[in-house]
Order: sequence, then structure tokens, then C-alpha cells
Amino acid sequence: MNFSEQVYVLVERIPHGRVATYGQIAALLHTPRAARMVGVALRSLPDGTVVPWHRVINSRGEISIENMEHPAEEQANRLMAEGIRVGTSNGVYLIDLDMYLWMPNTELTNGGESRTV
DNA sequence: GGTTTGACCCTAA
DNA sequence: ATTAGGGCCAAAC
Repeated sequence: MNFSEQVYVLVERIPHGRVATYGQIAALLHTPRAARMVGVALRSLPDGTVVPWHRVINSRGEISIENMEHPAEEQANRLMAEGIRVGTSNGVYLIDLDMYLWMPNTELTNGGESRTV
């Protein structure tokens, strides 16, 4: 299984209503410096894929797409459809990481609570 | 094989 | 606080 496939598998584990960062995905794959590769992998997702690519954002909590086949606006809409509050400042979409960041270490160790705040 | 390419990230001004 | 600049490394050429 190549790097891209591992990325897809991991991204599928991001729960509905949560987000992860590129660097976080890379770190979970034991290559903490390969954040850009995560982006490259998601860039060339096959069409009609079921991977929730929209749940992956950058380390500052921003959507990092300008305009491709999937514009930033679509990603923002998909996130909001999951109940995530998406702010916008100067054309940049912002997500509160303190509130929505996925914490994979916590998910199985505490009965599924994992609240922050 | 070597080179180029990024949906990134961190550091230093 | 904001912004350049450089490092990163798997994949595609």
C-alpha cells in the first residue's frame, strides 16, 4: 500500500463533524514532515471517491484550496453541512481547531467522549 | 536513474 | 501581528 492509499484510509477514519490537518495525517503515518504529500495525494483523488477529503485543512485551521475542480467554497459547504461552524475572513475560510480537531488517540480510550472546552 | 512538483509547515525578520 | 523564504519527501515525469 503506497503513501496515497494510506492517506485515504486514514482520512476515512476522520469522524463526521470533525477535521484533521495535513500535518496531523502525515504524523499519524509516521512521516511528520510529509504534510505536503498528504495534499498531493488528495489532489489526485479519483473521481467519485467516497473519501471525506473536505475534512482535511491546514494547521492554521484554514481551507487551503484556491480553485480547482473542488473550490474552497464547496469544501466550506460540506463542512457546514456536518454542523461545523466555518467563519470567513477576507475570503479565507476558518475553522476553530480547538473545537473541531479530530483527536484519534482519545477516541477509543474514553468511551467516545473527547470533549474539549 | 535525476528533476520537478506541490490542497504544507515552521522559523526568522 | 503578518509575511517571505526555505525545508520537506512521495509521486509523477
